[in-house]
Amino acid sequence: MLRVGTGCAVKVEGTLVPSPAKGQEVELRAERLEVFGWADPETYPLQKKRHSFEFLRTIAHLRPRTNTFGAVARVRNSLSYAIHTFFQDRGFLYIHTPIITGSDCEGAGQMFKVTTFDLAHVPKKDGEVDFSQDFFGQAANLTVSGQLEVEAFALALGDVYTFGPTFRAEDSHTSRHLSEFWMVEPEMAFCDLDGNVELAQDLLTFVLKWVLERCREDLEFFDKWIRQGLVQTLEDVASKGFERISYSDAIEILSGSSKKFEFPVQWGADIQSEHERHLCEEVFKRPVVITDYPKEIKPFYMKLNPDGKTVRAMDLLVPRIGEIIGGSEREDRYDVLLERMKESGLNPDDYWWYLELRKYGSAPHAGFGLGFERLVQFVTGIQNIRDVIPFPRTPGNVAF
RNA sequence: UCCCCGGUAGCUCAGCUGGUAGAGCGGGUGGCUGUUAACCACUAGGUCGGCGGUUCGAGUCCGUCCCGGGGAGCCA
Repeated sequence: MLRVGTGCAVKVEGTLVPSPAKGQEVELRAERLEVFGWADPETYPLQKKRHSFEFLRTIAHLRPRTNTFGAVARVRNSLSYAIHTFFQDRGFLYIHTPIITGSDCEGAGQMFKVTTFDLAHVPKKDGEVDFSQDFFGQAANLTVSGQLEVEAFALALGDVYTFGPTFRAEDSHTSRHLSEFWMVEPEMAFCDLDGNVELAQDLLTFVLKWVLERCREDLEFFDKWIRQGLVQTLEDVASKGFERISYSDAIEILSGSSKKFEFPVQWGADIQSEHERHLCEEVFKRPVVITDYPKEIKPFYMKLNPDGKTVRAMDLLVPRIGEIIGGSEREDRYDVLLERMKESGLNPDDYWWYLELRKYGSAPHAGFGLGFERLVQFVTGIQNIRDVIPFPRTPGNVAF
């Protein structure tokens, strides 16, 4: 009758008394026990032992009951609170940018289509899909970034940020990519690249100190079971600051390195994952900010430097994860932006409103995007990004 | 999409050069116990990812597909 096992929901009343047992200070001397919900031990999948993360992903509705996922949820919550606190304390306005967007080529990867068409009978005109008959009267997608929209508010209100879900339909299978993830995107008017880099460092430092103080127990749990030395690493990053170098300097350092790379290092080519890790984990042994990349490997909206070859871009790399922040000072000159769009093969008509932000009362401004799940990964030491979001969406996986 | 590794009991895995499967944990039963992811005994669980092929015979070899993991690209 009283086979209360793992997974049961119970109500216990009794007296809290000092415990003679090891590893606990108090225990409850039960006087009354009520079972709200039984859990058949023969079929209940969670056991009082360690399960693999792969297995737990197949029972995503039950995994928050494990101590690891409970700790992740608490740290994730705390980081979210810390981010809002950081911006609110500095007078940034939280802007809710749209989830559904009409621009279909923001240059940040493949997009998910949004439609109410009966997929078995899609209206066509001259062989092409006729989106004028669709719900919005034009093609629509899930957003890949709130940046373009949040720029409009920065140029009206000063310092703003958005923090919401974003979507990428890339067929990527790695431990640091999701099809649906959350992104923090501040945007500041009258700010240049230096101010942008400074904000990124301040933000990261602030949230690390915040969780080190408020989630101490959970972080120590991760340090013990997930990644040894985690707390020390976080404390170092929060106190010792970051390294900042230009893309050109990075190429020079990498060229002079004795290490053999799979991909060649040369000015103009993108810095590969292996190069990023080398700089972060071996050369500097701390987070690195790389700035001023060649314009060819960066999006059209980044401000062109006077040299005409590089743009005012910044990437913030952290050990183990790689790129956690990507941002730039934006191109605020109408003519230059128009030219860069054409160079990139984009149709300026699709961005008419974005161009108008430069046509009327343009101002220098800058911002960046912080991948929230990558931050949670970095803070918790959890290996796979699928384990730091409640219900991960990846190619071939939308169960739950 | 490309490269590498894997898919054997509910979970975590073992199974040498081909001869129709094992352990620990979990479950059940009994015992023991101020227990802590306890201990002892007994016991029930498997179309060895799917399909096709080679062979007298395949978990083991070959082909193919599906799924998972690691890495790359893309990025956050």
